[in-house]
Amino acid sequence: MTVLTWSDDRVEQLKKLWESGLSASQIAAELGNVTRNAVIGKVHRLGLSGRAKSPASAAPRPRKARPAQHMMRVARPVSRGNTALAHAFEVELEADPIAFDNVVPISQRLSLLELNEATCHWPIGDPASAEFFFCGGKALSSLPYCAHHSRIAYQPAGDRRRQPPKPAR
DNA sequence: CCCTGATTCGC
DNA sequence: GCGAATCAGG
Repeated sequence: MTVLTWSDDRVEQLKKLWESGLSASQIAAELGNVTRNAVIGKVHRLGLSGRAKSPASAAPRPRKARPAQHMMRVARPVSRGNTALAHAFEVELEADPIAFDNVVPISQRLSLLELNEATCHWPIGDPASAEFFFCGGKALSSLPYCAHHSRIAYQPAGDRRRQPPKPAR
């Protein structure tokens, strides 16, 4: 049942994952049966190429000059990732507890028992602390995290990296 | 060298 | 329309 075309289903998933910030190769692995090139190609055809793109990619090509492409930089929080686990390995930075996670609205914060499939499971803070809570944001379908934390959670795709067949041409 | 996205172009 | 090949940058 190999699908040769992009079903609405897969396109939808593609959009969701792409907009959540996953890399093309990650999305490709997620969807299966497609290469990252296919994903990128589709993304462009859909016209949702630019998000917080890396300025690097916008480069002058010798083949066909491309007009201006505005580079945008997105400010990154100094602290990223699972701060809960971070505490286990490094001394707390009391001077700088300000991370993106602290921006999670209090009204949205959830305890363990309040989590469900529709809420973001991203742990925030020290699990041993009373301050500990889960993000609780709106989880992406089929993912345990909100768009922001999916981006972080899926960051390392160290394995499952496909090697494109490169004989000769 | 690993990765990233962007673009081109034959199919 | 599709995506491999290629490119260019981090």
